[in-house]
Amino acid sequence: MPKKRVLPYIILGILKQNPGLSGKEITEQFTCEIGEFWKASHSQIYPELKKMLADKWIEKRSKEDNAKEIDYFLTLNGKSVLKEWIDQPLELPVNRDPFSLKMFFINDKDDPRVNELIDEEKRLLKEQLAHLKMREALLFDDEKRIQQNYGHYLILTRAISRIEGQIAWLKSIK
Amino acid sequence: MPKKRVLPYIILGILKQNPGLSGKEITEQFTCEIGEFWKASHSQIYPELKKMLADKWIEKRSKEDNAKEIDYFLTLNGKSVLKEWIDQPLELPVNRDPFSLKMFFINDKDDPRVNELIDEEKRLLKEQLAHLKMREALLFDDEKRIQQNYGHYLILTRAISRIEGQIAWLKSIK
DNA sequence: CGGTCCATGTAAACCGTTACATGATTAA
DNA sequence: TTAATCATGTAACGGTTTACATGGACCG
Repeated sequence: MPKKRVLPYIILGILKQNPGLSGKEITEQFTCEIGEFWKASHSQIYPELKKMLADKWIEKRSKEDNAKEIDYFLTLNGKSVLKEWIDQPLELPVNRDPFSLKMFFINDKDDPRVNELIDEEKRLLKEQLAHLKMREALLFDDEKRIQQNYGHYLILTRAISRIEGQIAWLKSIK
Repeated sequence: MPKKRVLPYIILGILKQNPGLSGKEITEQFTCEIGEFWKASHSQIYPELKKMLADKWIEKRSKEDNAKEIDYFLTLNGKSVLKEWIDQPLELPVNRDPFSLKMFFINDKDDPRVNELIDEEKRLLKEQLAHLKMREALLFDDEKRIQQNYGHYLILTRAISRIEGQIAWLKSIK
């Protein structure tokens, strides 16, 4: 049994919310919108798009004979494939967390590296928190936008809540 | 530049805390102790052990001519390699979270899948929370054990706090 | 023209999972 | 003794990252 594929479903989701994006624009989505939850580089995305074209999950419409810009759209088939994926049972991910790993291997409570790791992790989390709060202020400044992109709003507030919780925990142990 | 390797350092850490483990026993550590933070199957671990032997990070001492059980120990070199890795700058991991991904693609606040996803995620988190609390009760029932495995204690309480926070958030949005 | 940028594309190396294989020990 | 089990090992496949390549567009 092959490992579960996720990337094509993410691309389907991106294209459903933003019909007509190019490969480049899809790549940018991974750095900004869903970068907290998945990373993918263009060298993964372009071959994946070709495969999805071959499978008739998406179609392309090169507008104005411009050879460079290629715009992709979901097919009806692609829409149902996306629906099916969302309805598949959830699984909890493994949290590959370098902070926890390194801390795990320090036995002595008074090891100076304990506080070093805590400070470094706190700094990183605060950076990420600032970024997420900026996104929240930018994207969801009124109730209407929340209603129209409810899932996006939820996971953004969830990520913020998660990081705030982690920072609070880090503060609580010092 | 190759991608950062993590597995050998985890194995070093495991062997530092449990000198003389076999490949099988190292594999078991990944299912129970650090399974929240990293997964690795035996088919990854055995070749990695051979590579670490060749690099003189670990050494083996087959006791009693028993061909089956192979016990591994850190070399002095391996100890310093582990120290170096812990001192490397931290990086925040990408949280590959299926729940967030799927939720991201649901736009309508009243889509029934919103609550389905929330309920399913809540169930999974409660399962994991129960497991972690069991581990906590089992491993850290007195202050002395906490002092002697402080890092392990920290990351266990951190994971518990994280999951409790996520569950609380899930409850808060319904 | 000539050079640079840019969207797209390709190649190579490594990681991780799944499935299968081996050889010794144990159990019926 | 045969069968099952177990620790170890190997093979194949796909995913991900890094680096490099192409070919048109834009600008001097």
